[in-house]
Amino acid sequence: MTMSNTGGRRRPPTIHDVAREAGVSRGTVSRVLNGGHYVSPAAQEAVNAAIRRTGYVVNRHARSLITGRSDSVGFLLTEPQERFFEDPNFNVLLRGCTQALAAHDIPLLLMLAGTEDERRRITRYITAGHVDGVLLVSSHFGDPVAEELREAGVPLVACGKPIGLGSKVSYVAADDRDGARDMVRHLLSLGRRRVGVVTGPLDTPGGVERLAGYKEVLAEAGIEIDEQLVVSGDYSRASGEAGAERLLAQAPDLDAVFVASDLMAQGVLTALEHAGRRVPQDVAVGGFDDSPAAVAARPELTTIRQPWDRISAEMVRVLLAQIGGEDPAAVILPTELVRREST
Amino acid sequence: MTMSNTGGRRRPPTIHDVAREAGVSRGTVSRVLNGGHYVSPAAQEAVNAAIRRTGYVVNRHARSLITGRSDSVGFLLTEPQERFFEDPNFNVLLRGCTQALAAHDIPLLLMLAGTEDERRRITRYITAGHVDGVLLVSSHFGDPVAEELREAGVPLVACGKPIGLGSKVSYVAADDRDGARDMVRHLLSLGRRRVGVVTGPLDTPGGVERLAGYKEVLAEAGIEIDEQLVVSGDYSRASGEAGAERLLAQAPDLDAVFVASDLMAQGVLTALEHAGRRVPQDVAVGGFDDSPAAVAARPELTTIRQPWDRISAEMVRVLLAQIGGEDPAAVILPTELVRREST
DNA sequence: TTTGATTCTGTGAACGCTCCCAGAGACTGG
DNA sequence: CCAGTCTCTGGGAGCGTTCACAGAATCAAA
Repeated sequence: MTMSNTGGRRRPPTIHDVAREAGVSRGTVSRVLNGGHYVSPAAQEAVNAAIRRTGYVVNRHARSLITGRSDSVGFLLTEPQERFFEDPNFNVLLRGCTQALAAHDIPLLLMLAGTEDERRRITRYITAGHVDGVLLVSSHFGDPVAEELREAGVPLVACGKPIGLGSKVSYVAADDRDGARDMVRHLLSLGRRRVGVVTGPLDTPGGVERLAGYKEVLAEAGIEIDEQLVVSGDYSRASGEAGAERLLAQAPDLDAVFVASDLMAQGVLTALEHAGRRVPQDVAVGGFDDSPAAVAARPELTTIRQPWDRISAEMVRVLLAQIGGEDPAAVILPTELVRREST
Repeated sequence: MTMSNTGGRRRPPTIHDVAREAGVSRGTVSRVLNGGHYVSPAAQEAVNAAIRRTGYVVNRHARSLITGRSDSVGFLLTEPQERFFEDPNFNVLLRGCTQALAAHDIPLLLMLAGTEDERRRITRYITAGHVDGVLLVSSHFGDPVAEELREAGVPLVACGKPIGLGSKVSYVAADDRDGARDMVRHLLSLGRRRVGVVTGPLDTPGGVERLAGYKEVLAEAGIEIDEQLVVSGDYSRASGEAGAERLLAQAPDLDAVFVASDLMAQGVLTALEHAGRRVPQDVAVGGFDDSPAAVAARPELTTIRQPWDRISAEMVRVLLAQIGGEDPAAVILPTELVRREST
């Protein structure tokens, strides 16, 4: 049982208290706190004991004031807010990043920049140096916040390849194109030939790359691309439903759909159900993400798993490296086909 | 276009720079920054202009060092992690709190205390004063973190009535009991008489209160409580499915189920489908939460809407008040029945 | 022993801000 | 016209750290 704040809120112990308790100077305590170089074993031990006895915790504000670092990072979301809490992937990512940072004792600041006002406020906050770096979740073309941060020289790691920015910005992404290829190959292997696609927004890498994978595989299989079989959504459930309705109208003979997100795939299932098509007998449906939505769907979705746990871990690793002075880096991680009931 | 950090990362302007630029003293600038009391209009204007010209942003570390406040609050999750990203309610809550805090220019630190190690680390962090207060999302009985924080005198607002803690802790909650009453009355109004219930964990207020509402209404309607019609889940989808299977086995004649969460209700729908029962014709199903899961379900769920936007706003309001020195407070907010396809 | 490096320790300066106090000036009321 | 009160301003002190530097101790090599 360590001594603690019994009763009225007392002033917490400072580095002075520890130094006095250990019979050494502030400097020595500080050295112990920061790696223990140039400290004798005896002093080391005395200081550690004193820290335990006093219940000392470093005051990060004082430290930050002089080091200029804040020892915290921001998790910045510049998407419109609805997307955030509708898309299960964000949660997994957020959780993964929080945990990976916690291992380094670095708190995560959640930042939502939905409106123009918020954008300005947050940009100010970040460029003022209140976080050491930013994990960016936004892949839309020409994001003004991302651009500003990059210009200000703030360490930055994006989730997914940021289209608009120069090549000088780090990112971690799943191999979208390869995942799409796997899925379309899978659909073809089931004997389907009229394979439709509901893409993501074409100003996002996920939108572009997954469509590219789709086209590549069809081309390789000697199937001509029918533009009637290609529609775009915005990753939302509703847009998936609308997209499928358009597909059914333009190409009633379709026998499979590759959907660029599980959430949109849910919408596709709804539309198919309304149209009286059975899944997978009449139309096979393939999703993307392997989010909780995939298991929630009826029938459960065959989908492409994005390795979110690894993505978040890599984002944190790359960001910390960059904060430590390393150069930006891009990391591409492999995906995996998960077969369920919808194909 | 304000002046900014063009080119190499320059030292950001300090309050001294602003003072010099405005031709006043640090003290005056500081007063302007903190509400502008006892400052002449002329000085006020000069300082504001200087701030704009220099692009000055207050250094929060320096401020915190002297005020002892950190001007940040923690959003603490002590549930096992899976629940976090499976339950859509958390997202809405997290988003609402972040935005409500942003309006006060207060950053939110996301904290996950899943393991024992994390719990200890986070408790230290918080009690060391690195956040001014904590928004707590955990309603399980006897949460050790919550108890420690309460003892340490950290301002605290829980989401949902915390069962284990004394009455001295603030909380904001939807009126669980009343919501449950509405739903069960609704089911009875449809002519159903064999109404089952899948409760939440009985060490959570949501579990206890919603069951209580169910029992009250049945009693008022003169219907005897049949314990065969009562099973418990843990708010997860899987537990809903298992619960419904048990209900079907114990009381095959049931014609309605009140489920204490939408996610569990999804599981119930799955089980009913497997058992060949039609919803709502054979069995009416009522959920709770009005989460995205309610609209995702097939058929779409009739449910009880929890006013999450108001809950998060109230949590922030009460927490800030408490940080400002006010006494703890409890806030109960009304719910609303949302009728969809499942009843 | 002397020299020079190497390891270890203590101490004054910052870091950028708010708090406090003293004092100047502008009013009021007697 | 002076005392009393209010508004407004400037500047010293200090918050709890790290950093730079100087000095002490230790040891090996000359």
